[in-house]
Amino acid sequence: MLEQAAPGESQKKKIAESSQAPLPPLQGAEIGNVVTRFPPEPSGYPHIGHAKAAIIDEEYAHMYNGKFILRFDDTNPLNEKLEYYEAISEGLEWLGIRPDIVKNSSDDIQLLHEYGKKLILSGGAYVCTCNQKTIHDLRARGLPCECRNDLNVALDRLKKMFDGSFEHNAAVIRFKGDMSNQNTAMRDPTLFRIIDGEHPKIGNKIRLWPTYDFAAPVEDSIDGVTHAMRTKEYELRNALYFAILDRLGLRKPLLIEFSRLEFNGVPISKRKIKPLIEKGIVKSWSDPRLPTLMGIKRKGFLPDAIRKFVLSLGLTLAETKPPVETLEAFNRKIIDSYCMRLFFVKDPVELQIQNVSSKEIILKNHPNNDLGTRKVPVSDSFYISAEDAAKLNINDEIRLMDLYNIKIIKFEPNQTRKALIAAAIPENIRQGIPKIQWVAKSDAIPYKVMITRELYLGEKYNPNSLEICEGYAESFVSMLNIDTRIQFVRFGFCRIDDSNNAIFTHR
RNA sequence: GCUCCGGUGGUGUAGUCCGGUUAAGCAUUUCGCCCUCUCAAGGCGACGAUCCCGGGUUCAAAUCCCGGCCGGAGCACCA
Repeated sequence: MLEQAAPGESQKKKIAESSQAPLPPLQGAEIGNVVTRFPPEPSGYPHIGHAKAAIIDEEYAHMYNGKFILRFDDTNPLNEKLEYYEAISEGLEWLGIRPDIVKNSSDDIQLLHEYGKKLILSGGAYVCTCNQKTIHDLRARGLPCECRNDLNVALDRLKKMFDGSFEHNAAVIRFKGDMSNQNTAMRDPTLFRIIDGEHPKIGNKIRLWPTYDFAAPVEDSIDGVTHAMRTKEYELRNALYFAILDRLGLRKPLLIEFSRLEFNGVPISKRKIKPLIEKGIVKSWSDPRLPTLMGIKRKGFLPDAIRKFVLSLGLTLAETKPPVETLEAFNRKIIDSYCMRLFFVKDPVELQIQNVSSKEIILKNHPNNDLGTRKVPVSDSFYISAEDAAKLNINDEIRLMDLYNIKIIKFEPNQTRKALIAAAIPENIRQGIPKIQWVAKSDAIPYKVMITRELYLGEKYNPNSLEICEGYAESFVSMLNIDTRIQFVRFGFCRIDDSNNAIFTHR
């Protein structure tokens, strides 16, 4: 007894040490025997909410040396599309999540049918031909309908369910639950319905499709899932989940719920995003303002930051909207060490230096780490940002970073700051002097940085959710590959979107 | 309306099951200092929570019990 307990304890310690993941231990989990699953419906593009679920599922499987299954819950041919299967797979791959098994619920459609039949045959379910409204009303009132009572009727209709005699939506298979149960999920929920539609994987041969309520528990059970995690809006269906497995005599996984992940001002539902895309307000599903994986990626976030962030949220039932700043902090710490520091000036203002000649200087790409250097040709003409120029007065001394100090002599035209004339000061860098970034006129390329903010302010679309900053960047920037992450000094971290555009990630 | 689930500093969480040994740990945010040719990162520090409220049990409650308030979810032939 003691000897058996000991290795378990040491294994637990190992887990605690090896994993930075602060996830709590899983109830009843044994090393090597944990199976988790991520069951998205391929009916849309994956978003941060999917990421949370998938990361937790995978993390636990990994933590216990178990298996992680990606199962497309494609039981409604009206919703599923091939491109979504792929988008989800790609999204997970980007997140660095590699499933041990990939499957579709629709792969098991025959088996699901068998279990459905079995349930009716054993009196655990029946075929209901009432119309939707009647079903709804009776459920609301907690009353049974005629269909539920006669097994012979059910058997007769069962045949018709399969031989195609019923029209689309003409009949459903219902669980024989408890019509007066407090938990409305138990009031004879629909388990199968007839849908005429082309399924992307199955075609139109199959018309009888299980609902989530039926497919999820059966699939989890036969897939060997030990710990089934889902978001907390399913909590009331737990009883149903277990009741179905009970009646079918199938093994029961452990169910664990956690809260959904959402951000303030960032709509996550298709319902809210689609109209924005249709109206052209948001260009595509990869718009950096969206919480889609494509959008988040485009904005410049790293999968690793997302993982750390998700794990920092923990498994809680409390509904909260964590601030995006936390995600940004994780991201910033990761990318800081390898982002080149480059110059970009927003709203450029010309700067003429009087007493200097042209030369080529060498700039370091990172202050602390060796990321190489670059050569920049400079003459006596520069651009600095209007924001910096606005703060300057005659006789002020500032430093052009990595170059030299200057003293402002006059504004051109007089008293406006449209252009500045300054003199270089033969003095070395000193502490306390303001330092600003610059772009040499001879090396400047027109450049734009897209800044995104939350799409919604309260319930209203935020018209300022997208700002384009125009200015000049040093020409070096144009040689960077798309997807490169950089820091524009004193501006913020950005991701190169194309040769003369970047997207602001965060400061 | 009915049922279920939540409620810890500005924010996200740990601790709550097995009540005391931390009257509350971590992260983030904000501010200050150090470092620094960035408004980044790093280092140090500070501010900040009567643990939703009111009762009760107990020598002792964030932790147990009761009531209330607030928030969310479910009540689909969607998942």
